[in-house]
Amino acid sequence: MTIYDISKMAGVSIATVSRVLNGNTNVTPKTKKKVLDIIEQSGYTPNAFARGLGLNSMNTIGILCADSSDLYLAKAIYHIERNLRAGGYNSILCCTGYDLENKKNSLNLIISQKVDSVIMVGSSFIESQDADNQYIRDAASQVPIMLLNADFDCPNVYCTLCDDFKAMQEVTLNLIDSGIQDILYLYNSKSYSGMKKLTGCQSAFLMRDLPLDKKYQQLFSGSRDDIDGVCRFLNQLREKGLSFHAVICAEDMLAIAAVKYARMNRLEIPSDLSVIGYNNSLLTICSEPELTSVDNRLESLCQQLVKTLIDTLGGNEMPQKTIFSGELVKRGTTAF
Amino acid sequence: MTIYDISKMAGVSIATVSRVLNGNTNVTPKTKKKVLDIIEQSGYTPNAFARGLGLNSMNTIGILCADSSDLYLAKAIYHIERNLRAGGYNSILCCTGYDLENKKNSLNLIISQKVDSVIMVGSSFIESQDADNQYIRDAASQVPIMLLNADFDCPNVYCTLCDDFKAMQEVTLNLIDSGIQDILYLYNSKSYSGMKKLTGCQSAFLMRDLPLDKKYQQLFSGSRDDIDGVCRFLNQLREKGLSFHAVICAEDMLAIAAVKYARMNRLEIPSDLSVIGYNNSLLTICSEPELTSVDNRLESLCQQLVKTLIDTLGGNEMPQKTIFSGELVKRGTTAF
DNA sequence: ATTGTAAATGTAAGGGCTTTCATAAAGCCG
DNA sequence: CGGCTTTATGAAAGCCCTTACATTTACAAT
Repeated sequence: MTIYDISKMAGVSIATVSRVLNGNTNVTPKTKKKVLDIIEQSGYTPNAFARGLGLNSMNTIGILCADSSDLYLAKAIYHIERNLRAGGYNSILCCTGYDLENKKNSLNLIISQKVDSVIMVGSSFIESQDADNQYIRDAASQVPIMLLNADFDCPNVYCTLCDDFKAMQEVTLNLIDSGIQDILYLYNSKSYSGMKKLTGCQSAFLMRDLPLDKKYQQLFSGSRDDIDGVCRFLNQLREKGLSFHAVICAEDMLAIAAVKYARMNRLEIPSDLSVIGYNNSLLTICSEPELTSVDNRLESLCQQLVKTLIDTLGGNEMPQKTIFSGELVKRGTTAF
Repeated sequence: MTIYDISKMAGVSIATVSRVLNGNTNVTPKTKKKVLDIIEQSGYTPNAFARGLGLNSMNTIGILCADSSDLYLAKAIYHIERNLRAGGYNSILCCTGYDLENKKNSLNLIISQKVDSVIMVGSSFIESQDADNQYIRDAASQVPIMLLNADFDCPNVYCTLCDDFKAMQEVTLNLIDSGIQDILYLYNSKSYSGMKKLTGCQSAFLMRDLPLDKKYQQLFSGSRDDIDGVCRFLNQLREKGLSFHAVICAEDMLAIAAVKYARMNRLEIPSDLSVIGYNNSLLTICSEPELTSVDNRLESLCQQLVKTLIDTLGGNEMPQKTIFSGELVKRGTTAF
C-alpha cells in the first residue's frame, strides 16, 4: 500500500495525498475529507523511510548516556523521551559506557543515523571545560547538541543544567552555620557537575573564612553502587585519623553508604554524623533516617531541554545556557 | 557526499560501492581496498534513509516499556540496548505509561516507524493470558514481537521470562519449612508475573497441606514508590487483626517499605518479621538489614531475548518461549 | 463576457540507496 | 587458443515519498 494506491482510490494525484498527509492548507476540505477517509479505511501508513528521504528527517532525536540503568540517568531519559514524544519526536537511545573512545564512536554512529539532534544526558560527557572535547564540536557542526547537566561553550551546543555550585554552597553553609566544621566531601566522579559541587563546598569555607583541607575532599574511585566498598573507604579514612561529623555526598547512593557506615560504627545520625545526598532520588526515602538531599530539578531540566531543542529545530534562536537552581530538601540525616 | 561521489572518485560504479559497503563478496580485493580507502579519506557515511528505503529496514528495534525510570525496567532496557547495539541494531525507545489505550497507540506508532521488531519490556503488557490483547496480535502480524517477563501464546510473539512461579514457590517453602506459616504476600500489580508469583506462593501452601487464606494475599493499589503509603497499608492490615510473621513482596521496593514498617513497629527482623523482596535489585543492599530477594536473571533474560530476536530476524526458526530459573538470594531479612 | 488573481491540483524531478539483469573480464580445460 | 564457466562490474529500474513548478479551476472585479 503506497501513496499511489491511495491517490488512485481517492481519484486525486499523489501530490494531493501528500499535502493532506502533511497538513498543507491548500486542499479543499472536500478533497481532504475524501483522502482521509480512504486512508482511514485502507489503514495506510506512509513509509517512514521514503518520508525521511524526502524530508531529510525522520523526526528522531538521539539520546546518548553513559549508563541508562543509573537511577538518575534513567529518570532523565524517561522525562526526555516523554517530552520529545509529546512534541512529535522519536528517541533513539544509545548507552556509551564511561569510556571516552566509546562515547566518540557512539556519537558518530548515532549521527550517521541521521537524527535531528543529539541529547547527551549526564555530566560525565564533559570532564573539563578546557579539554578539547573535539568530538562534541565536530558533532555540533552537523546537528544541534543538547547537554543535560553539563556546561560547554561551543556553537550549536545548548546546555541545560542545575547550579550545583550554588546548591552545594548552600548545603555547606547550612552545616557550618549549624556548628559543624569537619565536613567530608565525598564524590565519585570528576565530571563537570562533580567538580562544580566540590568547588561549591570550598566556596562556603572561604565565605566563612575557614581553611580548606584537601583531606576533606575524597574521591571514591570504585563504583558508586558498591556500598560496602564505600563503607570500607570511609572506615579507612577514619582509621587514618580523619575526623568528620558530616559527609556531603555527590550522589544519594554514596550517602546511603555513609548511613550504613554510621550504623556499622554505632554513630548516631544526625547527632554524631550528618549525611547529605544529592539528586533527591527515591533512595532518600529508602534510607533510615531519610536522607537530606539536594533536588536538582531533573524534571524541569528535561522539560526545558526538550523545549529548547524543539524550538531550535523550529528555527528559533534559543539561549545556549539555561540554569536552574537546586533546592535543599531537609530530612532526617541532618539537624539543621 | 553521496555514493555517486565515491563511485566517481574510485572510478567504479555505484553498484560496486554499494557492494563494498554491504560486504558483498563478489568484489576484487583490489577494488574493495580502493573504495574503502576513498570512503575513509572522504569521511563518507551512507544516507541512512536511502538505505532504509532500499533495504526496507534501518536495523532498528522498538523498545516499548511502561516506565523506563523504573529501576528494574531501566536495567532491562540498558541490557537490551547494549546487546542490540552489539548486534548492529539501534533502539528506539517509547515509554507508554500504564494506560492500555496509550500502549496500543504507542505500539502502532512505533511500528509505523518501520522498526524491524518490537520488544515489550515488562510483564505489565500482559494482564491476562486469555484477555484479547488483540493489539499485540495485530502487531505480531507485521513484525516479530518480543516479550520480556511475560507469556503470551501467539504466532510471531517470542517470550523470554523467568519462572516466577517456581521461584516464589521455593521462597514460600523455605519460609514454611523454617516454621513460619502466617505469611503475607504483598503485590502491587496484576501483571502477568505478579499473578504468577501469587500462584507460586499458593502452590507452596498446597504442597504442605496448609489452608489458603485470601486475607494473606494483599494487593497494594497505590504507587510502589510510595513507601509511606505501603507502610500505612501494612499498619492497617495489622490493626484489622491480621497477624503475619513474614512478608513476601512482589518487588524489592515493597520490601523496603516492609522493613520500614517493621522498624516503625519495633519488630525485629528477621526474628519478628521476615521480609523477602523480588528482583534482587540495588535496593536489596540499601536496606538494613540487607534484603533477601529473588534474582530473576534479568541480564541473562535480556541477552537471550536479543539473541532470539536477532536470530529470528536472520530467518532462523526460534523457540517461542525461553524460560530461566530464578535464584533465591538469602540475606539478612530472613532466618532460613 | 473578459481578464486577473488566488487557490487547488497535477506532473515530474529528485532524494540516495539496493539490486536485478546484462555485459565484460577472468580463469579453466583440453 | 577456442569455448566454457565463473566472477567482477556496470546500467538502470525500482523503493516511496516530497516539492518545485506547471497547469487548471474558481471566483472576483471590470
